[in-house]
Amino acid sequence: MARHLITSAIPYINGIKHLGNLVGSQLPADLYARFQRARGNEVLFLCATDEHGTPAELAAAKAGKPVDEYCAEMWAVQDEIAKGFRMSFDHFGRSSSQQNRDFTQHFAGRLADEGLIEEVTEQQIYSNTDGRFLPDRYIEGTCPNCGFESARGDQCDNCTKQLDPVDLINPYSTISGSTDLEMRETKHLYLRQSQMKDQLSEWIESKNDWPVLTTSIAKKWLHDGDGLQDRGITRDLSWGVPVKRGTEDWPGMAGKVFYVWFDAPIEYIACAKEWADANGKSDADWQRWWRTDMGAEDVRYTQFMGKDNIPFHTLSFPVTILGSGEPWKLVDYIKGLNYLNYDGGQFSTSRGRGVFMDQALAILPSDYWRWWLLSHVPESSDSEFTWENFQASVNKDLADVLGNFVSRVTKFCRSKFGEVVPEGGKWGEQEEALIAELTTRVRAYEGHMDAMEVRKSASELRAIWVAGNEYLQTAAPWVTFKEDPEKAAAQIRLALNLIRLYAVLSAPFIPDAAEDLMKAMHTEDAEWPDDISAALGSLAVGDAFTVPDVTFRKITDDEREEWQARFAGTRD
RNA sequence: GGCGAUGUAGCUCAGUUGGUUAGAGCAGCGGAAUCAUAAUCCGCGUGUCCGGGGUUCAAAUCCCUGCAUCGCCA
Repeated sequence: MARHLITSAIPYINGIKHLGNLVGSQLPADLYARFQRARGNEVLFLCATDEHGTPAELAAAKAGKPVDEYCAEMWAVQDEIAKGFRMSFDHFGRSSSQQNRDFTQHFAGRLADEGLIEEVTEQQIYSNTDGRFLPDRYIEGTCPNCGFESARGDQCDNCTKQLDPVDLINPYSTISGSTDLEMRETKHLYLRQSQMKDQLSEWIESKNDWPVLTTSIAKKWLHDGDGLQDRGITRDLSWGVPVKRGTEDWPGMAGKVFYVWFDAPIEYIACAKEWADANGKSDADWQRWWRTDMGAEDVRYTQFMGKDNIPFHTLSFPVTILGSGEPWKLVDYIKGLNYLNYDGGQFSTSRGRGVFMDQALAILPSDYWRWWLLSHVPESSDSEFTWENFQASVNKDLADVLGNFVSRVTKFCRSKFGEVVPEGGKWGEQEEALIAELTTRVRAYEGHMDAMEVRKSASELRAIWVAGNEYLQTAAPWVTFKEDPEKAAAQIRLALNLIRLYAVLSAPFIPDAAEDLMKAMHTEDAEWPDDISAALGSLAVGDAFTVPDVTFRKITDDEREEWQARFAGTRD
């Protein structure tokens, strides 16, 4: 039995995510986790919220709440939505957990011991009114180059010239609008990533089977310009993991916290401990997933993430892991995903453009979204959501091909034989041909799922559904019933078993519908069909079933038009 | 501005290390069937593979260049 550690990039705590965020990480990770479990493999699937940093502080202030309280509430909201989309996390953690604090401080201490941390004293802009240092993007002023009045601290959006915040004329804080700014000296820790450039490069070069997207982004950061840069890992903030060297205070760093990108990936490890702690398990239970000296040497670790997160996962986090000099599990495969666009543009939170996770669940069940999103996942390039395409796919694939198959089989059986698996007759050439085709297709499906070729998996699964309709069409039990009822009985017995088979195979994509079908067939046999012929004998003569309600309904043109208008975005 | 992609049938996309008449699903057209959610099944594609050069016996696939779209960065 293989062991799979699977993590999805952790969403930022601030606000509800849109469908692009969902399909870019959590959803394909969930598909993979469900598939591996269904094959009988051992899986630990983790996700969490990324809670630290300035945006969370500002959002909390805006909501008039203490930041920890705000985060706790938003975590609950995100947890609820993830459940709504049937994310099968073994644990949905929080980067603000005590466990993550401990690990983050531990890693910083180890990295310092290994000579990979440098203390740097630098000048930064401090806002007296806001009582905080301002990140570049929170400073605006007049561009010294072109005179544009809303140039950002890092770049002028008008003339595109790169700027340094100190060069801005009449700079002000975008948080408060205050112009009471001054330069202050402050000390920060830098992670000396450049020291490990060669080691990282060799590691990335060895990953021939990773998506090109993943390796090309990593290589760009490794070799672009002066090569991999050292990065600051601390900030002058209050909301974050306090800077410590292991369990000791860090001289000169009192009152500072680690920068989010440093502590967020460490949450993957901390989350495993949170999982163990929350479920009455021992340290050994999580360590066997993460420590190669404590049982994790046979674990296959797969990470899922959108392309914006690739640099941190291919470079920065590996520096933390490798640089610690301790036997932590390093990622084996990084499934990097592109972006999903919305109807010819980007999803936009500020403009209310596109469908957000809570809105999606309010208008249709999660399976409809899961199917469309997964079968159109942006694997090789950015992909596009349009309502026409969504309506067509849902109606054709789910309602017509799969849903109608279930409907025609169960209703025909009920009218001719009753709601019970009929007896008599036996399989002939048509049935053997179907089994041969299904065997080939199911093996291909498994291959694609193992390789995380999500679109190809969806396409193969659909072909498996279609095979059932093709069989019915040629077998034509409505004709054979008139001449040879026993033959029709054998045909329908097979078709009823196909429904159970489809439920098992489809569960990673559409878990709710799969469960409904299993219940309708009065079975709990969810064993993966290693032998198709045997699997089609699961429901035996005399077993009762219930004709299910409509498995998937169709989306009407009126609904499509209404949603199209509702989510187009109005504000600008 | 720098960098990275992407550009294949009306639409959404496949096309592995360059190699037989460039593929799938949807839409469209024609037919079969009538068990079923007006569902299903079968048949039908002469597409400047973005343009222009080049390498090669052979390029959608490699190189150069132009254009377009998108994204990222400081």
